[in-house]
Amino acid sequence: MNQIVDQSGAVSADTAKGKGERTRERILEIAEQAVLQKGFGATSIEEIICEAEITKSGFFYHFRDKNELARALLLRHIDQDEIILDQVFNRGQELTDDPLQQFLIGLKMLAELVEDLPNGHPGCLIAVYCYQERLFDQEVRQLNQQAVLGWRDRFRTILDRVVEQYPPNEPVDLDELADMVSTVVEGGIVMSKALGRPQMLANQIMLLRSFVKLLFAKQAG
Amino acid sequence: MNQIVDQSGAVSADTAKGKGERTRERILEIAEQAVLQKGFGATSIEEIICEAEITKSGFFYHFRDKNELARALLLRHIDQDEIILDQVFNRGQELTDDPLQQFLIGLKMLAELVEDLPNGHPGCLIAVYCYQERLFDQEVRQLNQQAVLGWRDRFRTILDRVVEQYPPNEPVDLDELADMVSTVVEGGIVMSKALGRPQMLANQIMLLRSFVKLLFAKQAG
DNA sequence: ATAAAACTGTACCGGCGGTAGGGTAATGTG
DNA sequence: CACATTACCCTACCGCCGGTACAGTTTTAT
Repeated sequence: MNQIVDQSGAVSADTAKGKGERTRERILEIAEQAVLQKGFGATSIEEIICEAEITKSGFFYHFRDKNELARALLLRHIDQDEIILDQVFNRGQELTDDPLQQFLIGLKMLAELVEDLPNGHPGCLIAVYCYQERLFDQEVRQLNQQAVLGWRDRFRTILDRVVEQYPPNEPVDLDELADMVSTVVEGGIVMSKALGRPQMLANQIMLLRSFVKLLFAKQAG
Repeated sequence: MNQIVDQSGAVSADTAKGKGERTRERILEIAEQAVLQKGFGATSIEEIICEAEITKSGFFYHFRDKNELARALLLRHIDQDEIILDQVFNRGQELTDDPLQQFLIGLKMLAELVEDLPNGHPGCLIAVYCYQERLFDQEVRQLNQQAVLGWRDRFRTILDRVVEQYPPNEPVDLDELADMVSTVVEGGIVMSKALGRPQMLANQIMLLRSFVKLLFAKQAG
């Protein structure tokens, strides 16, 4: 859930900013790519500054240490996710007034979005950070938590509207169901990466969609 | 999906083995704990040998390099998973002949099993390795892939028996559905870790169970 | 023009993965 | 018990990496 508006959105927005800000953004851009591919610990500052064409001193001018880089990366990641999810789940509202249909459309668009990524989904920083807990300070871990809770709120709001019109066919906790979107996305990314099959993530999201449909659809007959 | 039979199963089984084998096992045990907590890159050989009370030379006597440690860890992880899943999904067969009920029981037992872990699920090596691709050689990555495909086979076999008696209420690819168990487990672990709420993994597995129920249960009326 | 911002360059530190090689204690086996 | 093999220990070293220190220089905004 990120890395999608990079070329278009980010770069054009940079032009107005100062030089320092632009360099900082370039470092974050390069670092994010590397971290998602190889993990945070395996990403050396050396390689980042090499690709960014700055010196070590230049790097530490922008970030006190690697932990601050982690924090900045996560903040950026969260912002980008927000933008993308807003786009995806708001367009459903333009097409229909039915809240269930809106959610189903949103899930389908999410699946299509991740399917179109040429080299598969780059991965999720939240997952990376979860598996490297001890490397980060509490502030980073709290940010991580906040990001997950943000997703829950988003989907909980949608689901609240759904249940108003569609009584669920099985008793279900709406927070847990909202969390399942995150679960399937995170798990789907892991599966896609493990098998080297980018398509898997999209498939798993579509399966979740089937679940939502079965759960809320009015019984036939 | 591991670390559950450690104290009981592994240690008692060691007694018959030679001294070298026992030391090797101890190293793997310590390493696995550390890797799941902090990631592979963040786990230093130094700290492993310190806790195992051996020297650096002793470590490299057992493992040529860190990559071989990774491979051994993964093999162990896969074996332990196999044992646990066999236990969980075979006990269902003792209770009923209905294949759907067996699967539902298995999922519930899986949920209970991960719920009982005192400090939450320790994490999954497969996920750790996915996010540190470049650190490992192809053999490790292939092992990882094999592990995921093993899970698929396992659950696909179960699902094949289910569809014989229960036509699904939505068109669904059985391989993808089988993969969803892995997806929910991997994603659930990430979520549990992110929020620091071990219970989440169990909840998400139970939600998957609801999905399976809705998908195959005969329509009421 | 000038001050602040944005760097560069050099030198250094300790930790870590890994190598080299020689020495030694423990262990299973005939 | 002898003995070879296994299972280590000890010391010294290498290069990479994160990080520090600090002085000097360019670039930028005003």
